[in-house]
Amino acid sequence: MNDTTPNLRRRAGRTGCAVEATMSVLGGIWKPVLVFHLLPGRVRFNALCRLTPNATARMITLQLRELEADGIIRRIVYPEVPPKVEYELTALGRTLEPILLSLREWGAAFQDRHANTAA
Amino acid sequence: MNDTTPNLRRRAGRTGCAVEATMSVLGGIWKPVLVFHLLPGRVRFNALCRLTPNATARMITLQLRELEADGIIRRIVYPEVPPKVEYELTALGRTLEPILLSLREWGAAFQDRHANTAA
DNA sequence: CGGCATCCCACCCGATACTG
DNA sequence: CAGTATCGGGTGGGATGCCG
Repeated sequence: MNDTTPNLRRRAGRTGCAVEATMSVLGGIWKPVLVFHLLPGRVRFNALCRLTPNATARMITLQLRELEADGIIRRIVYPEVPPKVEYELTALGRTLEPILLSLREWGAAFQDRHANTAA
Repeated sequence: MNDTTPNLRRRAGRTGCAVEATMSVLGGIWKPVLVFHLLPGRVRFNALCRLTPNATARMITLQLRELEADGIIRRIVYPEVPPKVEYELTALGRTLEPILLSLREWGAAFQDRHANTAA
């Protein structure tokens, strides 16, 4: 098996830090990005790949599986040819929205800052 | 050198996703936790270790160095014997506060949910 | 199209020992 | 106390190829 957040997953809660609990779900650089891209609605697998060019399809698959296992997203398979698979946020997943918006907002400001400061 | 977020760091911004930019700074499971524990004020190295028992001292050192390089935290060395080092958030680091609070809030709810549902 | 299996290398990270 | 240096195992994750 190939787990992105190996043995940390369920131990996080016990340390008393709720932040770790969140990170045990959103841990890994791609999960927040994937969830973020799912905020507007259902997205096809390939579209997610295009939206996340720095990650390989393999990684995206793995991360999506973990998010699914944690009840953050739902996987919708259309029994057609050619195959079509969409992903969408669950109700639980949608509760992450404020976090993702914060992340995007801060990231945008950080990018600006670096655009002005460094190269 | 030992970098936790190797070649992803500065590339993140260009992909057009601000969330990745944030993750290039907060990436790694321990960084959010460390920043979170620095919210109240200056904290000594050993105290951070105690607050983050799942991470080794080595990892904490490494992560702190990266956060320092990104301008999130400041390292304060007291020229005494025995040595004393404290860490505190920079102004930029303090702008992460809403994110951390969101993470904590969600994590707390998630822990509750799992306390009721599973196990 | 979507995704899994395999191979395989790089690198992460824990443990230990040492320094100022 | 607060690190750094080094070693070594384990594993994350990229590339490739095949299947439904």
